[in-house]
Amino acid sequence: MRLSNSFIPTLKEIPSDAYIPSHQLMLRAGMIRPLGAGVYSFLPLGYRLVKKIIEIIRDEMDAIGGQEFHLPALNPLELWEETGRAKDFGDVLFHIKNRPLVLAPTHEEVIGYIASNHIKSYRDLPQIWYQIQTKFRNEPRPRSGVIRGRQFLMKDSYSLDATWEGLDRSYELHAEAYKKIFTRCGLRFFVVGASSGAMGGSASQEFMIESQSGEDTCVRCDNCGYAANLEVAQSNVAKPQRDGQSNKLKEIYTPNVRTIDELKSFLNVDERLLAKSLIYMKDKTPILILMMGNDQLNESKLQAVLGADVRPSVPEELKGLTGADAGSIGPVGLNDQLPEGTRFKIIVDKRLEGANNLISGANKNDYHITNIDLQRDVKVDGYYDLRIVQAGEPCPSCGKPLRIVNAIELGHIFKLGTKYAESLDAYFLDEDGKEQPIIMGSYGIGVERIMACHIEQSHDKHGIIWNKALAPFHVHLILLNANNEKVVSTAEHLYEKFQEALIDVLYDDRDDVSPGFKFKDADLLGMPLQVIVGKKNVDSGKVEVKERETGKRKLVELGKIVHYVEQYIES
RNA sequence: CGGGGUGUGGCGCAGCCCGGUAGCGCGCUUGGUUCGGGACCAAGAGGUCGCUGGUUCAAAUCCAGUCGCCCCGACCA
Repeated sequence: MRLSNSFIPTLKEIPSDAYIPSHQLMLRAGMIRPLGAGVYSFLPLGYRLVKKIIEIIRDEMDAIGGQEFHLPALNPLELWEETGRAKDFGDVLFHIKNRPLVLAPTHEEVIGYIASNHIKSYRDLPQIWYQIQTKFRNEPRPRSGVIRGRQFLMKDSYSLDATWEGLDRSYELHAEAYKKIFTRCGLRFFVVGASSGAMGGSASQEFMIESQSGEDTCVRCDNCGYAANLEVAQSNVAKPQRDGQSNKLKEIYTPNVRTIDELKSFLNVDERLLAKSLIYMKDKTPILILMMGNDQLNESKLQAVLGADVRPSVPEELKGLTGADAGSIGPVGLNDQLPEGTRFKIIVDKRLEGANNLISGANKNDYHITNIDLQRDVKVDGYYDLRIVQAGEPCPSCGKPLRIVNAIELGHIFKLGTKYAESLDAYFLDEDGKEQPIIMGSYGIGVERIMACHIEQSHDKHGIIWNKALAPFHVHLILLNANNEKVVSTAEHLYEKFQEALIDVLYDDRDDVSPGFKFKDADLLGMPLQVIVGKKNVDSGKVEVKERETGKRKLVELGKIVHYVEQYIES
């Protein structure tokens, strides 16, 4: 492609709205332009890249037996009401104003609808159906360029299986395909166990890259490779020892002590003796949660235990429920305030399991109770892992210190189970002639995130550094002296030769910009190789080759340059 | 949705506090000179200062409202 009549509007200056490197560079390299918040136009260079990424994804999806669909973005609202997700998505779902239609944010519903009409026998299964299409989500706050947009490209696939073992197989196939896809795209990624969230289902893993700009938080162990989303991450943090004997309960006067830190310094005791109380509500049932010391409650873990509809209590509720304000609440004598027949559910973080001689609130402002034995004094409804892992805590599998990092989610795989089949009436007859719901899995990849993440991981102060698989062009051919006939004819000749050799070449044949300008543009656009044709070397029958990644330059004889580039691409 | 910022030619910004003919750099057009790291000279084109209303003889500037965009948070299947 000739740069002289291409539309690749590069920018010298950084657009003021862009903060993260990938966003800045995608704008500067003329790949995208914003149209509204979270909505981007892909310009020719950017779209070329999109197509390359899609090609890689398609290749690997086809390799595991995936069949590509093209599905409507316009979905009947009714279909989304059947699965209950019109409500679950809430404001994130775009609604069409003048028809009862929604813009699909994902396609389980449509897939389930098609399956319910056509998959009638176990003989029709398994199936892997996928699509690479635009999805719409009314994100409350789009950000980071294309990383979180309101309209974005997603590869979504859906597995349909007759058995749970089949689902495991489909899930594994996707996990392997995803590793191949991200590896081919040259990304340094890691896989984490994740919460399946409101999507439902049993297992789920996320494919992440570490990045300061990431919206997810993950725990990683550099020693053994343990990695988990903070939502589900665990650590091998020490538990307090149970004392030999439990002392007698005693009320102590703690004026104006509200926080664990204040209590700790007021009493001058080890934080591990303190049990922090948190009050949550599920419907009308109050729930007391005990955490050790200043351990932070992980609400994702709490939701996994109690369901998604738990909420923190508001300060006004506390006094009526417990008789005290926040900071003075505890498990002993807790139900005294409540009317007959209602009582608190008490759940305790595992770290406190079996603990005794603990100090917690007395349900009376300015008082705490000491020597609490959870076994003796409290009717505990259950012990669960509820705490947020902190950086530096020991890895649960090898004991080395954990790191906590920000990460960008590139892909997510779910074992969905039968939820959608049941609500959409997608049943088949098994070998015994018995009706069974189709067992589904769902597997997504953010296409734009691949490009953004690659740039995040591969750029320098001059611009983007593409790897060979993603580079929109293999070679950036630079004509330096457009006024010199011999240089021009050499460059033109090379341009033809590259094309004949089916090498993707971007040819900077502009006659109205200076050499420096062309070099800057070439570094910004970041093709793996630059072939520089200038009069300095043409006279001796040579051209200069610069590798973008290393900046290494080399003189290559004219006659050998096509072969040289071919070899470079294949290596 | 809460907090903060911002809106002035295609891009990046100054001017606003203290009201009085709208400015700079880059880019763009024409001509000329240049040609290995974002060239130079000359002459040009291009702006209802986001929008609406108010105050004033006079508003980019002061006041009120409103919209867009960005950042932090909440949220994030």
